[in-house]
Amino acid sequence: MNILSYAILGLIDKERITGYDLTKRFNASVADFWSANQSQIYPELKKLVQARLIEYEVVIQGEVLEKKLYSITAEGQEVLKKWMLEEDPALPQSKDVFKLRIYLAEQLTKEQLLDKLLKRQQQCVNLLNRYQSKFKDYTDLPVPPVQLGDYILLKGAMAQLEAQLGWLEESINYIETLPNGQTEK
Amino acid sequence: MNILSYAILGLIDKERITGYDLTKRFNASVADFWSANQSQIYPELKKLVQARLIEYEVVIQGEVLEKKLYSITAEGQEVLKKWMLEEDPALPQSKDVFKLRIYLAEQLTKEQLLDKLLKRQQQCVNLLNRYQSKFKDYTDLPVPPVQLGDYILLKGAMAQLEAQLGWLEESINYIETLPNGQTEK
DNA sequence: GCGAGCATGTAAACAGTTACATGATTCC
DNA sequence: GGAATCATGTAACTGTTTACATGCTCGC
Repeated sequence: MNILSYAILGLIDKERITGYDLTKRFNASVADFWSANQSQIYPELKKLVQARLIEYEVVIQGEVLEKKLYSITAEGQEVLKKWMLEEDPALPQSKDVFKLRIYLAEQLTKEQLLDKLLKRQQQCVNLLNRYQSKFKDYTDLPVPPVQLGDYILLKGAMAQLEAQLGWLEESINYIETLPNGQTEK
Repeated sequence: MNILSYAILGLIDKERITGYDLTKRFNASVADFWSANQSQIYPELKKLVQARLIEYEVVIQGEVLEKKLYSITAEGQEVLKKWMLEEDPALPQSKDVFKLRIYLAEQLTKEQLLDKLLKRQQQCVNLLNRYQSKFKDYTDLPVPPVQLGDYILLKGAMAQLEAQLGWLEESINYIETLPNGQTEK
């Protein structure tokens, strides 16, 4: 059982769902901390059915299109609850090409470096806007249990982006004070 | 050419280095935004030599131990500079088991959830302390070009951790106000 | 009727992790 | 002499991405 299979188990426990919607879910709400492609999800669902941790009901969409609505089994719920109580691993390290390039800043001129930072700033602003508009949907507090995690994590993602924006602002200011040629080797 | 090979190229350009030290470097200074195992680095070095982007000199350590000191070639420098100017990809998504479990918060009792958050808080404090002591080494500003990226990224990593700590604090307070049973499904 | 999106899957290639394997050096 | 660390590499496995492959449905 890899982590992905527990993620799938947890999402199916939230609601009965098809493989297709599960994939979309991974690339929407869960995207900030987990992701998976279709080509990973379908084989994983198959394995979980074989392990009797989930089961499915075939539902007819329209005239003939068969879709599989998955739900968690009692055994699946047990396995999930047990996994939830395991110790969390160390803080994850993300791989970030932008940061890698900043680390190699001496390869760039002052202008090229500033350009990179400004573009990242724009990316952060765009994502923060999306998160903020999603946040507006949480009007009635306290949020119900099934949405609690989503709500807390959304706040976390926004806090992270705001911090990154503050850092970018500060770094841009710092680099602008450097004389030309003081970034290159 | 995968990203790892550019990372290696950039690090070798900073200083002549052995595969062994390169590995350590990946798991120390670069760890916040890139990582690699020995078993990935050695084959990659071989490929880069074959592509004539790096070359090595055999140095004798002690009596007989041969170590390879790698340095970048002119062609390697060109390839690296070109890559540095490519467009950065979208904001990266890290995979974070802790956050995944928080998303599935309805599986946990209030106490279990708070316990998770408190443990993460401790992890953040520990890492922040390490970063802060590393930060103290930068006494004479402005930093020289080869250290500029390192310096800026260190500040970024600290800002991210501080933001995460703020979020954890806030989340713990929020959850504590919820009545028992208001986290579980 | 057509195009976007719904729906399920497989194959091949690539990236990354864990484990194995060997031997020298340095410091105590 | 022994232990930690320096130093280089390979093998097997797992995880992830990209591309392929097929067909239906819904709204215009």
